Amino acid sequence: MIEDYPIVIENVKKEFDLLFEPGLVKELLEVGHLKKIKAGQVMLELGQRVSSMPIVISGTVRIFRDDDEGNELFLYYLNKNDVCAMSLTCCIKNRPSEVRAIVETDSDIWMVPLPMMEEWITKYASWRAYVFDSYNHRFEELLESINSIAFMKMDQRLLKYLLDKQQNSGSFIINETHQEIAKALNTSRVVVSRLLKQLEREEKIELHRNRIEIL
DNA sequence: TCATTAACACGGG
DNA sequence: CCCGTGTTAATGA
Repeated sequence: MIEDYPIVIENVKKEFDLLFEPGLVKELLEVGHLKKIKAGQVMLELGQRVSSMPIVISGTVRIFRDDDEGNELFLYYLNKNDVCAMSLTCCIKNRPSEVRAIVETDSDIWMVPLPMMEEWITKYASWRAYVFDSYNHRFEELLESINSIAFMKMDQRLLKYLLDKQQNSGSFIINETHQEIAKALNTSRVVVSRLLKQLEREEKIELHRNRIEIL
């Protein structure tokens, strides 16, 4: 359907070969399918039920926690080979999602239908390890996120937010408005503008309209 | 002390 | 003009 589809599938296979045993790779490729998601699209909505678990092949996904009053809080990134831990939970328990997943850069996602999951847990050691590692990794990310909320001042949180973004995108240019950053950190724009200005004075960043450059 | 809210001016696209 | 940005003043935790 898409011209570069076979090439992408070939890449998917290569990645999976590094992670999983051959039998599982075969099954993964057979039952799953590729989903291309554009930057800015929602991959998983709050309250949504999931029938497939998404494995990130390429691109970056951001996970947010929301409350019912329109507040949100950025939690962590998903990158290549990561799977959304929330989706795993949702699949196994058949419960609605507690988080929102937004695709940050154009991404290839491998969608795996849920009935296979539990079967693979007993069938394939590599799958078991992958799922456990994923939970483990997410747990650590969450602890780090809690750390930053509970113990760090807003100026440190902001700087960490910018550096995390730089690390995950590989780019020193951040295209985000102060308002968007404020929302992700669950604070006000005034504070973000003031602290960014401070960082600029410290020559850690350069400010432009709709753009922040990390030095 | 530091965050939030409201308000306002500036200026680039 | 619209919107993002920078700042201030008042209020609150």
